[in-house]
This record gives sequence, C-alpha cells and structure tokens, in this order.
Amino acid sequence: MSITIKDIANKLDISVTSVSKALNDRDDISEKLKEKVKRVAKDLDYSPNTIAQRLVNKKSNTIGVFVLSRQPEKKIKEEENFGFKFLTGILEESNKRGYDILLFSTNSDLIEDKSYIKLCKERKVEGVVFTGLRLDDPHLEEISKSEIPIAIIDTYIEGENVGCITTDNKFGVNQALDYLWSLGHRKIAMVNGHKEAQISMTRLKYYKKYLNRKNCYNKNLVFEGDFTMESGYSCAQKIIDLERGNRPTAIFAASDLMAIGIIKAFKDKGIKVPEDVSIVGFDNIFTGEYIRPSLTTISQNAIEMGEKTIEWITDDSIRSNKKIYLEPSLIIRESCKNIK
Amino acid sequence: MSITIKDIANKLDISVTSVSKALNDRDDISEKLKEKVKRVAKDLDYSPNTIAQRLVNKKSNTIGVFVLSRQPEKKIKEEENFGFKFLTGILEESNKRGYDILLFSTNSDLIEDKSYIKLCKERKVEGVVFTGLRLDDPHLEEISKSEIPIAIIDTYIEGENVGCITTDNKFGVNQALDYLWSLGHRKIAMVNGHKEAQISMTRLKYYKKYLNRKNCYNKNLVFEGDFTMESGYSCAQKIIDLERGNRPTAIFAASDLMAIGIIKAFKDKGIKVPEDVSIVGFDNIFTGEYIRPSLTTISQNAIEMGEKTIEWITDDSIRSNKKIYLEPSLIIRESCKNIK
DNA sequence: TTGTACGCGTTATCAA
DNA sequence: TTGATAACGCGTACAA
Repeated sequence: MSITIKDIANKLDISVTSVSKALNDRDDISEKLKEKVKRVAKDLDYSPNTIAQRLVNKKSNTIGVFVLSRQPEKKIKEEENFGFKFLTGILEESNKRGYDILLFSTNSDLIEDKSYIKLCKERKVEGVVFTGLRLDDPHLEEISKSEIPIAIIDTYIEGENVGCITTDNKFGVNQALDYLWSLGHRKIAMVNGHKEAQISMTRLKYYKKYLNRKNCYNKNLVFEGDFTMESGYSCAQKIIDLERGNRPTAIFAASDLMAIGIIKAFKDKGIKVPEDVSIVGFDNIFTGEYIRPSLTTISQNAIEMGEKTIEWITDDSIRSNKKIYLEPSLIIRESCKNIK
Repeated sequence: MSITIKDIANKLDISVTSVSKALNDRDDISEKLKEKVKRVAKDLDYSPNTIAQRLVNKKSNTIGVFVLSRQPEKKIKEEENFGFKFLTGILEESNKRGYDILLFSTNSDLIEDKSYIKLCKERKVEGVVFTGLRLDDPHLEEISKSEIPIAIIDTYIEGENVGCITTDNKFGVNQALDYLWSLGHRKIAMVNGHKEAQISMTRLKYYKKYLNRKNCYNKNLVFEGDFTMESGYSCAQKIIDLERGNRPTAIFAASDLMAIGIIKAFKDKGIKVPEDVSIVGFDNIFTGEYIRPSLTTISQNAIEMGEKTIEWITDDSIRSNKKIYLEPSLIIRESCKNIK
C-alpha cells in the first residue's frame, strides 16, 4: 500500500489537516511543524495521491488529445499519421503549464461506442485537442456545444468554446501559386485532399480565387485525392491521361505525400520532374528533402501549432480569438522549373 | 456542475446505492429499477466521474508512457523522434484493454526535478512504458526497483518488474552482415549509435562476433555516431579520410538516419553508392524508400513493439518473460552492390 | 430487493 | 497555530 498523509500524521501524532497544510506550504502553520512533516514525508517516500487531490479540488489538470487519422478507413502506416507531429509541441507546452496529457486515438473499434465528449466528460478533462478531425465526423454537433475548451487543428467549427489552430492557408496557397506563376506557369493543376478535411476546401477556395484573378482557372485541372501517396499516384495517372494540350505544366499538391506519389507516377511513365512538369507540395515532411528531385513545398510548423493548442486551451485571455493562424513558409527545392 | 448519481437518486427518490448498483448492472437489484435508473441517467446525460471511481476502486486504469529522445541534448526535430512510432501500437492495444494513456516527454525542464517514478506514483499509474531510455539516465536505479510493471523498448534493465521489448538485434545484425558477405564484401565498417543506447552495444557485439568468426574484424572500422543524420555525415567523412587501402567496401549503420547522412557525405565527395561503397541501414524509416539510392535496411515493426509493451504490462501471464524479441526483416533495395 | 453507513485520500471550513 | 469535521463522487459490507 502507498503511504498517505494519514501515515505521516500517525507517525508524528498530529492531525492529517496539519500534514496537508504543511505539505502545501500554507502559512497558517508553524515553520517547525512544516519541516518535521516534510522530513517524515521524505523518509517515508510519500507522494501525494493526485486522484484524491483531483476529486476534492474538482480539477483534473488534464488535457485530452485525440489523434485521429486523416483517412480512418485505411490501415494506417505510422509514418503517415501526420497527427503525431503536433505532439512534441503539445507535450512541451502542457508540461510547462502543469497539465497531464491523456492521449486517445480512434483506430480501435472499442472507443467508438463512446463519443469523444463522453470520454472527456468522464475523465473531467479541462480541455481537448483534436487533430485529423473530419467534416463527416458523427460528433461534430457535440463538439460545437462543448462546455470545455476544444482546440482543433486545421478545422474550424462554430461553437462558444471551440477554437481552430491552423496554417494560414490563404497565405500558403498564394505563396505556392505566386512562385509557380513567377516561373511562368499558367496551367497549374491542383491535387487536393479529400472533401472531408476542411483544409481541402480552404485550399481549393484560394487556389480558385488566385487563378480566377489571373483568368487561368480551369475546373478540369482540379483532382481529388485523400492526402495519401497512393491517391497522389492515381491522380497523376489521370493527369497523364489528359490530352497533350490540356496537360498542366505545374501541379500544386495539398500534401507532400501526394506530391511524392505524383512524382512516382510520372517517373514510372518516363515523365520528368521538373523538366516536364513542376510540383509544389504542402507540409514539409522530412522525406521531401531526400527524394529526387527534392520537393519544393509549403512548410507548416507543427511544433508551434501543437504549442498553440495548449496555450489557447489554458489561457482564457486569448480564448476569445477563435482562429489562430500560423504563417507557413515556402521551401524552394528542386521540383519546379522556370519555363519562361 | 456535472450530474452525479446523487442527482439521479434524488430525482427517483431512491438511494445512491441503488443507483450505483443499477448502473453497474449488479444482480442484487430489480430489473425494473435498473431500467428506470438507466433511463433517467440517459435523460440527464449522466456520465460517471472516473476520478471518484478510481479513488474508491484504487485502480487508475492508466498506463504512463515516456517518449524520451535518443539525443536529449540537441533540439529535436520531430521527424527524428523515433519514439512516436510506437504510439500507434501502444494506443491501439491500450484502448483494446481499457487503459488510458498518460503521455510524458522530457524535453521540458520542469519535469526534470521529479523523477519518472515519482510522476507515476503520484498518478497511481499501473504500468509504464519507456522509449528512448539512455544508459546514463539518472533514474535507472529507481526504475529497476519499481513495484509496478515497466516495459522498456530497446533497453534491458535488471529488475523484478521490468521487461524489455526489443528487436532481435542478433538476428538483425546477422541478416545485414550475411547479406553484405554474400555480395562479396569483406571490409565492412560499422557506424554505430552512441554508447548510452543499449542497442548500440548489442549491435556492436554481434557485429564483432560475426566478423571475428570470419576473421575479418578490424576495430578501426567501427565509428561512433549518435543515430542522427549529422553524426552519420561526420562518420562518413572519417571513412573518406581513411587511406585508400583501408577503406571499407560496405558500411553497416545502426540507424537509417545515419545511413542517409552517410550517403549524403559520399555524394558530396563524388563517391558513388552503391558503386563505390554499399550501405545497409537499420529501422526502415519511411524516407529510406525515397532517397536515391533507396536504402537497404533492417526493418523493425514499431507498431507491434508498441502493442507488446501494453500486452506485457497488462497480462501477468507473460510478465515472467523479461525479454520479448521481435524478429526484424531485411529489406533489400538499391544501396548495396555485388562486388564478387 | 433496497438502503444505511463507511471509506477511498485529500483539502477546506471553522472552532478550539 | 492546530485539529475535528465535512465534503468531493462513488462503491461495498452489512443491515433492514
């Protein structure tokens, strides 16, 4: 059995109240007793029972984190679970602020019969982070009505207590397209993520806007993938099947994984990147630097995004701001060519 | 305020005991009352307070997971934190078995003044998983004396309640060397991880054994890196500095990241892989498939390793087995050449 | 079958 | 300055 304050009290023949006060450094207790208590506590290797503390304080000091997959229906290769990237920042910031991180994921079926919110309510978590939330998630309604703060990465949901931490996609898309445009590209295709990710819709919106402004928008050049490499590969095949004259000279992919798939497909057909077609990705994953050609991409700072979620949840003063945008940056590597 | 069983009891004008029994489907209570209670619970959107349950049951249903970095002193790029790879398996298995996952990492300074064990004791976790534990960690002693089960990935520590889940490194090293040997390589260098990782020592041991058996061991061909790409790069420079006649024809690297760094260094010097030198890595990270030449490597199944940690912790029947080995496999790609 | 009383380990209130 | 008592929400012996 564990040592409790009762054991300390017994040993010193004083009340548990005094022990509690001493250990909590309250000032309505003598220094002398404090020292005695602390020494005995150390001797006995006492550690407080946080469960009891949480019960009486009505404060769990815990934040729940859900790492959902961008594509739940498929078996996840761990490398593709983009969500884990945010954990470094989340952990760092929550430790700093004294919160425990309760980690959930929902590959398992078991968890499904309880809603996210139920899971959180039972554990009395004081905030929730979601990554990879889809627009067809059955629990969106519940999320929007939440009474505890919920920070969602890359998805904005209306709700008094929900906030969105995301990349400034408008900025990112414009960076990518400005760059391609400056290289002389006019027929720029987009390989987008699936419709159930809000960022897909956002990125498409700004892609459209940009090209419409330039009078170069062509709806036949928009392809729908699902963020995976495989989907990039098959979208590229469709592009290859286009008539020569209709082929884009550049492709903007909504994820690096898809960009890699696209490059692979082209390589398999003997089409050269960037000589025959230029490609810009999104995410800046590690691999992008090592493929050939290395991938030009829009870089998101995943660590900072993770940190921001915890900041937003734990700091009421910024919580009125429902959308936090982080500026992405363009990483220029080898996958684009000047065709002017 | 949250709804409690007291609220349900009040509403039905019965005792909390009956409510508790009904909700827990005990058989010393009438079906009728059960139904009534459950209906009201649903109406009120009641959810049990797990904190209270845990206090009274003296069971936290929680497993603590520490994701330490292989190289704490450097700023961690998230892509390099190999530890996250195990999370998929850990989460899957713990959900299946009804355990919560409390996630820790120790980049933050704050956490340092409390030992891992203290952190765990306070939270009454029922098991602990470590990844990235170093042999110079100040808390090893404490870990070995733990009263709760501790599963350590890739490190074996003596202790009644500690177990090690690891790759069968003997098998892996032999696979790599057998392969290189079969291609005609006799001068095989090793670029190892740092000494504070137990797997480094293990891998070195079997590397030595193998080459000694073949009468080909040369201690000047062993280089110490620290698993990072940068260290691979600098080890490669030392190899390049060797006199022509002493240069290895093949290199066995203890991590894919180092292998990538090695390839980079060679490329920078105009040395060709695999034409001039063959390379085998370890880990099978995602990027290995996409670099040029693609990387031949020993593949570990990180998901399964994660699963095993939870199995080992929660299933007493296998806990007497202090070492669980998972068989790695050789992934042959382009980075090795037959020189016979 | 139902309910009373107590305990889990801690903190807070208030009286001594 | 110290301590007795109640409370947090729930489960369980035991009594009714």
